Amino acid sequence: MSNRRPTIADVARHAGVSKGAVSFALNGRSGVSDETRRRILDAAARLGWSPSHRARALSTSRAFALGLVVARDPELVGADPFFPTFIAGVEKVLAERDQALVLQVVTNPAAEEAGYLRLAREGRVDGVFLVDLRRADPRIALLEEIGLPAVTLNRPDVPTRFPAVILDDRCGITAAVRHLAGLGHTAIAHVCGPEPYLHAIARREAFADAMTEARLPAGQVEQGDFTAAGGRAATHRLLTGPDRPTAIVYANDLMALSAIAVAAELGIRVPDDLSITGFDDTDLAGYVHPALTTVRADARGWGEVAAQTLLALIDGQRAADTTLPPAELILRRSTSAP
Amino acid sequence: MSNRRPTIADVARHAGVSKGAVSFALNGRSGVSDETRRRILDAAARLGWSPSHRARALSTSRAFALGLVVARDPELVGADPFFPTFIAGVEKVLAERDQALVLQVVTNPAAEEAGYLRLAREGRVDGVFLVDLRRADPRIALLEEIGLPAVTLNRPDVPTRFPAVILDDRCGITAAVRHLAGLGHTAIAHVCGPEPYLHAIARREAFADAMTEARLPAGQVEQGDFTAAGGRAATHRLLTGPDRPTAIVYANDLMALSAIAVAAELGIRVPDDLSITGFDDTDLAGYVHPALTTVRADARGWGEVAAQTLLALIDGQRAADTTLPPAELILRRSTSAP
DNA sequence: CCCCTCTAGTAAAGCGGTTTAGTACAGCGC
DNA sequence: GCGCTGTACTAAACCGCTTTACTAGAGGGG
Repeated sequence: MSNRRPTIADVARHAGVSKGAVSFALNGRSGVSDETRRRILDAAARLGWSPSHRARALSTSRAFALGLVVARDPELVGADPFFPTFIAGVEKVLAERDQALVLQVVTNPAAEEAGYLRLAREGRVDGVFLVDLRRADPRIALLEEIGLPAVTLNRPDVPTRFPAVILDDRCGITAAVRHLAGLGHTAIAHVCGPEPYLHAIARREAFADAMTEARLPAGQVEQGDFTAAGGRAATHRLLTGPDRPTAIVYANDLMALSAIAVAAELGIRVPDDLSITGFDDTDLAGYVHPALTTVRADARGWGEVAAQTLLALIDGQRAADTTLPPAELILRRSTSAP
Repeated sequence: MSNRRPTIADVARHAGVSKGAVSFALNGRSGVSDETRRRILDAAARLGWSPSHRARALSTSRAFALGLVVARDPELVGADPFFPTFIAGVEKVLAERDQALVLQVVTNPAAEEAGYLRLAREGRVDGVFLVDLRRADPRIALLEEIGLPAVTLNRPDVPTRFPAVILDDRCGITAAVRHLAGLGHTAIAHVCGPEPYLHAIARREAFADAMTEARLPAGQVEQGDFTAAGGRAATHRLLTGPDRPTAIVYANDLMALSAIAVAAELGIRVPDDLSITGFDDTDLAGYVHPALTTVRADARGWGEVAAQTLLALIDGQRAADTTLPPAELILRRSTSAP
């Protein structure tokens, strides 16, 4: 009388059928009568059997898992609200399909490709999420070469057969600029994210385009890095430079939040002397003084759709690009007329 | 000429040995001569072979993966800096041992136990991290019953055989109270975390003990929930109540940060009229105005040691409790003499 | 020279599923 | 009665490793 887990053979014996029949019954395939199927499922339930994921994985050459590798600087890894929320959305889909998420967090960018290679080589996952796309992202070619299915968050700048799940960032920035221009601002600056990231570039371009559209002179653009320290430095340059803007559009909340402090130290009042907008709508954004006008994107929904798309792709369906509702501007108190 | 992945049989054929010999050579076991071992490893390298994780998992009944299930309210899931950082530490250890991390994020607390059960039933992981311990945490019994190895972050309040990785929170709070008392504060309040969490309780007790130790009257304690909204509400109650404290010790940064805004709205200056301390040392903490005095714990190191401990436990070593350097107070500008 | 032990290696049996090839039988048309 | 088709099911191969049981041969002791 051992208490090892029951196997398919135990179920077969109890139901008086072969292992194959149990497998068929379990997977809802034809070749077993309704009566027999019921008997088999009964026996399985009675024994508390559920198929061994490991055995299944070996015999079907599938991992039943999806991968996500996140590359982040150590100081930024905890500050970014996107990932946990995105992952929560992914999980919602995976849980009900008995799939798992294997996560890799690398703080060293060099380790990123190694991460994907490891996931692929070990056959840990059936597909991966490609986030934080960069200019001419080498991961696209890498994944196509090793034949690992992927979905991208937004469209890469290189041709690819991977489906994209698109959530338009740009129009959040556009809305912010329009909002500021509508308030009467003309000297509007932008603190962008680091160069290689496509979302940083997209936001910067959206800023430039919106300025043009509003018939305003091209605003100053300062380089940030999505960290509070970087946001502080960029803001300081803008506020102490020759042409002090009356409004600044930030590429994320963390930088915008740190700007409020810089302004306070310089005796510049927000929003009276300086309007500020963020991006992300972090939990804190609505609870600082003044509450931050910011752009909100549905990270959770993004995760859900990305997971569905990736699973469909792995199932062999020709997955098409999906477009989600665009990011929207949340008006709060950090913006006002100049 | 197929281009399927090479298997152990291919390597064996090329090296002119049996599959068993390859397995022995790979795993560094005795029974192969140095000469043969070299020949085998050569052949493996030439073929670009690495053992199939799936096959290994099935034949050894191991998953070569560790699990983490994070239960968080939707609004808090992105705001907590602890997890990503902790996970980065875990990964550092796992990567070099070819182990994976499977993550589950559940926003519904009821789904938490189901999460562990699923990981266990499907044999997805060999062990799990037990974080956010609660009073009389039911997960301990659950995991002991299903026989899934675990390590706990700090010690639970119920007896258990699972090793704990201990990082003393309390002394960070103690240091904060001492610091404030040393500055001359006597009316010090605490905004604690939600009831069931052991770390919230520990911080609250540390606060109470430190107040006693400083020979101060027991300070007011307001219930928070670790969110900005909760912090705001608690702070508002304290600052508009009958005995307005001159200093408030918060159980996390997010609540402390939102307090700065509440104070500003009420015309209370920080730190002149009100001193504030946080907990976590989030990226933003040093970049708000005034910069936040807070408590820093090494989440990354915690992750590393927790992973090492869990792997040792799974390997059958009797893993002992480990104690890490305690949390330390980081002095900034949000505290001053009353 | 014989027996014993030790080393280096092989063959084959798992691990627990899926899947393919094959079989037994019923039903049907003629 | 015979061949044909379709259904329900079984036996066995297979996925790619690990591990056990066994063997051949070398070396050593007496």
